[in-house]
Amino acid sequence: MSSPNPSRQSSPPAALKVDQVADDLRRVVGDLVRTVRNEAHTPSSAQSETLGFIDRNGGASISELAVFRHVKHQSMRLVVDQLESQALVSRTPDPVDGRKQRINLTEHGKAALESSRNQRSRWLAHRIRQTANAAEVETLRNAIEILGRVLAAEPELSGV
Amino acid sequence: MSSPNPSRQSSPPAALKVDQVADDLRRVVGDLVRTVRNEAHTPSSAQSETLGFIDRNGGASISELAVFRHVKHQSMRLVVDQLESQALVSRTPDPVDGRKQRINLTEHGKAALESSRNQRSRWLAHRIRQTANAAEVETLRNAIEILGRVLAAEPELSGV
DNA sequence: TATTGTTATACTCTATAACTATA
DNA sequence: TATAGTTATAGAGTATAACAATA
Repeated sequence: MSSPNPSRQSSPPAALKVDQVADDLRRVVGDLVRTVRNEAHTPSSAQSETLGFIDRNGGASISELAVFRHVKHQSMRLVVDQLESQALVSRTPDPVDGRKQRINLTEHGKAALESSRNQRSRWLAHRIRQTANAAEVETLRNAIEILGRVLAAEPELSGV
Repeated sequence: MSSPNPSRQSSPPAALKVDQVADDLRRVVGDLVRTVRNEAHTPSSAQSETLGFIDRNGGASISELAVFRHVKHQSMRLVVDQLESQALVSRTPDPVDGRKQRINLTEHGKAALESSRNQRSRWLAHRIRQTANAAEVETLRNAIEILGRVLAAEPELSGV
């Protein structure tokens, strides 16, 4: 693992340690994302991420989905168009607000999303089994819980 | 990395636990990537990732960079063209092989890369300080080491 | 007037295909 | 023939700008 910018850590004031952890975390997470994407062979496209959003926020409108993913509603519309053309999502007119259309997963869309999720998780689980023992798995579990809290500090809806 | 390499599951219930950890890990990492990208305001584009590759593999050719990032050499060429037009990288003819051109970071490119890295890490460090205590930071540190080994099982060059 | 959604246009990143130059 | 690099073209994903319909 190359570290072109090794930060010194002689004495352990917690401040420097956190900087180092943040830097290492960013790097290892980047490695993980790219490795899983490449090896599990499921490119994390806008479409699959959007499927995840719709799964969690059923009945959301295009504008709402755009806010969730931090893209413009014009961009989100094109993605939803493509998902709809693949019969992965459906548009339903809002009975109350004539401007809105509610987006939902079709059965086909639910199956596709679950399949994509399982494929990536299975690959990662296999890798973890190969190289980590029970205690290390437990450490990962704790770290996941901590990271969840760190990220939850500001409310952000999660995707796939 | 540093630790020895103990492995192999012994207790049967651990199997299910690993599946759960893999699934949770994939999800929390997805959250982390999107949150850092959105909040730290530094979109992880092909250009910045490629800058990271070139930094670690100075003097690599376009074809080699393409292999590292798992893209076609035609695509990599366009990215390198853009980096060159911004004076972030330089092309130098290979003295031995007349077909090759060696790509290197310019001083400007090194500065830009470092700035981008620091911006994301600083944001993440701030977040960790807000929500995690010293023991939890230590857990994150251990998890990073474990993840590094899990990912190193198959040699993949790392990006930004 | 403000919001929702659409259409038009452009830029980035990626791919495939066909080409040139060098080994 | 095989490899390194370039050029041409296309699709996905994003943005901005201008527009119509509804609230």
